[in-house]
Amino acid sequence: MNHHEMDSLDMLEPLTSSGMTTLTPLSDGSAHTHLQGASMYAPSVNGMMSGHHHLHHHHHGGPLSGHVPPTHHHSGGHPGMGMGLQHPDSDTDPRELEAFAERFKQRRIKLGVTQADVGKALANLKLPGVGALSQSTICRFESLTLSHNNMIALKPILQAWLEEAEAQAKNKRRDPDAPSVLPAGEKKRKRTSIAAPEKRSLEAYFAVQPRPSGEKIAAIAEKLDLKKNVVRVWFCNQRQKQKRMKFAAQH
DNA sequence: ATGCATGAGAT
DNA sequence: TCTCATGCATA
Repeated sequence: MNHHEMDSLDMLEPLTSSGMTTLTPLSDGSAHTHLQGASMYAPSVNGMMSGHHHLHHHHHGGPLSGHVPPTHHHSGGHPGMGMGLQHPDSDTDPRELEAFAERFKQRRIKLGVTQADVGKALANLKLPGVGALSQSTICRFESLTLSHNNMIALKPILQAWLEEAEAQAKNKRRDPDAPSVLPAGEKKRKRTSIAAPEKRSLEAYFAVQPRPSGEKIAAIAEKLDLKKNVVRVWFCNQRQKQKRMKFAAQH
């Protein structure tokens, strides 16, 4: 019907081949709605990084990064599966993940804990290689908007937290929590806002070429009057989106 | 809840 | 330069 937004493509498109101790989940019925506001969060020290953080906010630090659990092979799904170790279909099964995510959210809410709280509390679990996570990640886990592998990696951790939290809730423990020193005062990161028209053009380009070359990205950037890096990142994020559980054709 | 961004590790 | 896990900032 209309595709004039791609006119420029003709030019640049040769189509190359190419703890909860500090965060006691509700203690007497006083539900906290949120607790953000601060500008600091727990350091992501996981004991496997360079072991240094400047004065700034260095996040990430893939504790659970990068590897696919060695457990998976789809052959039809046998219920018996008496391998002795690994049982694996149940942990990587999208359905199991989906079911867990839903149960998790429901119980989390029942406990009166926010997504942000869960993220911070994870550090208190002191599981090896597990630090705090952001509200974003918890939210994405619950809504299955993470990659399949990411879901699998996070599941056991969140499951551990949930069990611990419910156990403590049962005990009605109260602890003199520790003070939280909030350094504060850091330069804020700015978020570029791509306008709707530009966004549509990008989507049009993406449809024909999800992975444009560096030069093509530069050309697109100039046409849309956006920084090259902004365009590059946009494509990267777009590709990641395609891989998320919700959209991936896995269920 | 989601858009744009960062950075370590893989290619 | 990309992928992937993750998060600040914002709608």
